[in-house]
Amino acid sequence: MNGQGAPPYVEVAVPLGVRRTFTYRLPLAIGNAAQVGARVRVTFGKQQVTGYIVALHDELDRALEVDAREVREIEELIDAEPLITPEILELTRWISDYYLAPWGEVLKAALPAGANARIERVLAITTEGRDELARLPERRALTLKAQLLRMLAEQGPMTVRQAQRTLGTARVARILAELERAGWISIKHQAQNAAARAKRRKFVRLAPIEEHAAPDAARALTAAQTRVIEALIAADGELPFTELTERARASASTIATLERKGIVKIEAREVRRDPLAGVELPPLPDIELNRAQREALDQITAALDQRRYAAFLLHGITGSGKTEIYIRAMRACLEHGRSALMLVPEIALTPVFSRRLRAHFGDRVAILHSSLSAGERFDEWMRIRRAEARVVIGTRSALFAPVQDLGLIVVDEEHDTSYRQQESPFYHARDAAVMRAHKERATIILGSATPSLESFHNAQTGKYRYIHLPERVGGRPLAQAEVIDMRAVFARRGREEALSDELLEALEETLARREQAIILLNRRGYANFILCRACGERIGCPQCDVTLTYHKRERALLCHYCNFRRRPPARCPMCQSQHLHLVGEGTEKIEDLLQAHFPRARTARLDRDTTARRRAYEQTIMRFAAHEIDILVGTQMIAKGHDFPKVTLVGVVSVDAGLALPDFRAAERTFQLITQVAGRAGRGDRRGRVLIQTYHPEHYAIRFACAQDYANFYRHEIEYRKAFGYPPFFALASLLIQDDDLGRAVKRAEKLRRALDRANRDHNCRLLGPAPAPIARLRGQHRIQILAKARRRASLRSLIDLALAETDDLDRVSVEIDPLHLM
DNA sequence: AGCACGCCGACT
DNA sequence: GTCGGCGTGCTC
Repeated sequence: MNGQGAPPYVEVAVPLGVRRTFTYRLPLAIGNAAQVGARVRVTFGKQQVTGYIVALHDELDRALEVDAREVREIEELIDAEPLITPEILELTRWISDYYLAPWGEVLKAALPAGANARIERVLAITTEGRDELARLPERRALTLKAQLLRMLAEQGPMTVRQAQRTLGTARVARILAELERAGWISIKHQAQNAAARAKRRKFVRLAPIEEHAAPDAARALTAAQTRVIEALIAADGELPFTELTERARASASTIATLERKGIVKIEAREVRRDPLAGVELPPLPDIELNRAQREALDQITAALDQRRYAAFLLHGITGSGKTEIYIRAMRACLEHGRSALMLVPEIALTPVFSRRLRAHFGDRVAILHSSLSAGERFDEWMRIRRAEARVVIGTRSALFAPVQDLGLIVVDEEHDTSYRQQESPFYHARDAAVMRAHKERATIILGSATPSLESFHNAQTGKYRYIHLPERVGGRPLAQAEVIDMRAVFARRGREEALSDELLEALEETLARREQAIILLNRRGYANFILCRACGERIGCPQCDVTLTYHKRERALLCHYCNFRRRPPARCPMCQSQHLHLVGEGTEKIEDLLQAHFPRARTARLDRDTTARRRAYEQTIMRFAAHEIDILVGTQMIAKGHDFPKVTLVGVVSVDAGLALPDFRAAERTFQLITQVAGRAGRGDRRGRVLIQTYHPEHYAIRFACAQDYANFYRHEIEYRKAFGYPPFFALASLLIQDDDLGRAVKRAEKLRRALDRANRDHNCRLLGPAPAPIARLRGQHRIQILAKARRRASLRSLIDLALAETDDLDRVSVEIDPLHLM
């Protein structure tokens, strides 16, 4: 221990593919300022990285297995106040352990993008450098080295990045080492918090009258200047700079002139970037809860009162009023003086809900999601960190919001797949949220109209408390679903058509009644692929094992995996034949077909192609809600959320493609999709119709989805999975090897497989499938999947741990353990 | 992730 | 004879 009593050693997690922490020594200059949860800059190997202090040590004890000589010093303490709270530190430690992810990477993912410090090299000229500069003859002053030295001498120290901006990237890189070796410049590493600054904004206000410079100032005003002053007076004397220029139709120089005259003052002030600024808040209806809702809420608030961990699965059909329960539970949580966190799959889909939260909780709401700018996100994050915001709504990564005194977590649409992070660090936000609630003695509500099988299973086994809301608010009837057997349609017509007579007739009726319809087809583009009738060639992606989808409006063939794009050929690339045939249909074609059938109806399309533009999704939804659109065609994104009272017809064009996917959850996904979209119909007074076109009317996922019969679907799905040995009776791990070289991919897979076999001797796990073989090529990467299952998750995890320790290939293998057996 | 160390093929 | 391929192992 040193004199101040500060532990001289710190344990640091680095955000790299290493699954251990490392011990560093605190230099005297930092002394006892270092705290757990602070970021540090350390030399790791040869590189400079941002690490995170995860523990302090008084001495190097033997358990650390480090030689004092090997311990390096911390280079820089980035935070005087730790950014990472003890709760988040503990949560990330658990995630790192549970999902076999490097702790440092999890910590990095837990901080808002703007707060992850970049390490920059800072250049400064030395005394020798100045001497050299003075010695340089004038005619040589234009060499690159001289330019850099002069710049540093005149402008002071700057980052390599800044120097490169002026002098060129490659050119600067070439001379740096040489200048340093000559001793003319110094290069120091420094952590830069660039993006994480508070936003400053310029405001203009009228100066008090006695400060006006000249008594005749008013006479000298130009027309533009007068407009500026009038605008300011109208706004009670103050406006943001940019808003003033707009309102007064004045330029910045006009305002500058007024400032010189002393008539206005310009000042920069810190402002909060508010993602909800300027939105209209909806009036708050005073909704009376029905009996089922009241009972559900009572159970939840009772758990909140106890301040102990409690988990609920809230299984409420669409329209049963789950949202109202969330809001009341949050309110109850706030009344206890605690904070609430709500996770949603995709915040763009909940603009209405975000506003409602704001209307309820005002400034105490913070919003976190990926399309916020780094600055906005950082501001919201800091408001949470400082406990100014006590209600947080956000997508997957909001799980890590540094919420103080967490009392309630709500995971809406808990079955949604976007809670699963698909890249390192791999984790499932819903399950990690359950763990967070557990650790922080909070109540958690998992809500869905179509619970995931694993959550329902957990509710059945008593791990979660089950609350069922089987009825719609106000006793409105559920839509009645009808299956249309497309084989019969084909037999009748003798040719293939995307839209059945039944669906066309139903559309006709709906339009005649001036009501609205939703048509779902979970495939974008115009045609599935292009087939050569002469030689059978299907035009595929050069990078992936899939066919290219034809997009008519863009006149392009697109790969939906890697976004590869090419122009549709006039002739077959293989045999030069002109007999190219468009096979299958996507949303684009359905839209065309509908326009042809119903030329007077107003149709619109909603899929990833039409919503690439920011806010396009919201605009279309608003137009549909205002009945400016009669028929809305779209992919699964139209199946979520939103009340459209005038929608009385939902058509599902083809659900069969989803059933054929090589995914053991294919039936579950199809069931969920149909159920979700069926919930869109008949929310008003009229009972809605749902027409489902399929070539497999006997499939249980379709049958039970039409009957809105979750319990029976669940039983069948369990049987099915049992037969294949899939969850929920087993924990399933998927190890994905990806490599751009096929031979290498196979080699690595074989090696990993051998390691698993060896490690498995006493683990009671079963490796599924034959010897490793490539399953697909996507984005140029050959993929090989190894599946392992076990009765207990823990044994599966330790097996993988052992195998990976043996191959040390973890950073190049993605591990996904089916998140079933939690805790 | 980077980077060094080390052991086998095609070249000045 | 050497340059360079990437397999393997390590980073406090």
